[in-house]
Amino acid sequence: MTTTQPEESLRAASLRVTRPRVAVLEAVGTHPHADTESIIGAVRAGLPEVSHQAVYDSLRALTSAGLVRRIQPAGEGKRAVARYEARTGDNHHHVVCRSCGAIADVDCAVGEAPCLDPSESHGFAIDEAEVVYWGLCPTCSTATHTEGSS
Amino acid sequence: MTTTQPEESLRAASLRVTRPRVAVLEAVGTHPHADTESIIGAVRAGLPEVSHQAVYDSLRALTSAGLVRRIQPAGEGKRAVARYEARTGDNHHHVVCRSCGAIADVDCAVGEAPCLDPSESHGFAIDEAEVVYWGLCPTCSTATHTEGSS
DNA sequence: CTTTTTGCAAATGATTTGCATTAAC
DNA sequence: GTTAATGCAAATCATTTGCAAAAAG
Repeated sequence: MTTTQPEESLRAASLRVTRPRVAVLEAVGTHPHADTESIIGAVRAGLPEVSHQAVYDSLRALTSAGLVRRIQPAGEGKRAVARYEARTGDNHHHVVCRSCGAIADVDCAVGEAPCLDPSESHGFAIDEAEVVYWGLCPTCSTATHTEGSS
Repeated sequence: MTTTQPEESLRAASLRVTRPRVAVLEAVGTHPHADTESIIGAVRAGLPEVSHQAVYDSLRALTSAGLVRRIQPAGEGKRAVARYEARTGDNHHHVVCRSCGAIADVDCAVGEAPCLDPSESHGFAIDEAEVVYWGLCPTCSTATHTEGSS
C-alpha cells in the first residue's frame, strides 16, 4: 500500500507520527495550494475530532521540517491567508490571480534555478528564491471584460 | 521647491489631493519597505491628527493607483505585516531575512524583465512578476553561527 | 515512564467597516 | 454644491498562547 508514505516522511524528519500530522500531510498533498481552513476541512473529513490548533501546529511542524512549503500571497482587500503545498523538491513557482486568489504552478522560466543567484545579495545567505507572477486568471479576466456591457 | 512632487503624482493619478495622502506618499518614499505601523508614525510626525484608518485608506488608494507597491513577506511565526515601497517603475526584487524580516533591494538577476514571461501562464494575464529571495541577513547569519559556542 | 502533542477557550493584533462630518473639486 | 475622504470606535478573523489530559517513543 502507498498509505505508509506520509508516516515514513514523518519518521524521516524525526517527527512523532500522530494521527493529525499524517492527516494534515495527506491533505496538503491532496489539495495543492489549500489554505488552512480547507486543510482543516479535509482533515476532519477523515478525522472529525481534530482541533484547528492541532492542524496549525502540525502545519508549522511540517513546514519547519521542510515536508511542506508555506506560501503567502497578499490578498489585496482580504485578510492574508496562508496557503500550503507539498514540498516536491523542484524549484517551481506560482501564478496568482489578483482577483480571486487562484494559484497555478509554473516551471522556472529561465531553466534550472538561476534565481537562486541574485546579482547583489547584500551579504544575505540566500536559501530559496520565490517567484510570484501576478495577474488575472482566465475567469476573472473574462469577468472584467464583460462588466460594462449590457 | 520639490515639495510639490507628491501632489503632482496624486493629480496625475486622478486622486484627490488630501493632506493625509500627501503625507503617506512622502512617508513611503522616505522609508522604503516600511510597514503600516511605521508609516503611521512617520505621517503623524508632521500631521499628528491623522487616524490610522486614513493611512490605511490612503495606502490602499495609492496602491490601486500604482503610485505605491505593496509587498507582503510571510512572517513565519508572526502576523503577516504589509509593507510598502514607492513604485520606482523599475523591475527590482527583494531579499528577505527569514529571521528578522529585514528587506533589501536587488536588481533582476537575469537582465531586464524575463520573469514577466513564464513558460506556462495557464491562461493568466500576467502583469507583474515578484521575486523574493529568502535567506538570512548578515546579522542573523552571524548570530546563528555564534549560538552553541561557549 | 517521559516527553511531546492534542484539545479547549480565550487573547492577540493587523486590517476593515459604517456613518456623520469635513474638506476637495 | 456635490462628491469623496477623514475620523471615531467597534467588529472581524486568521493565528497564537497557556495549561491539563492523552498519546507516542
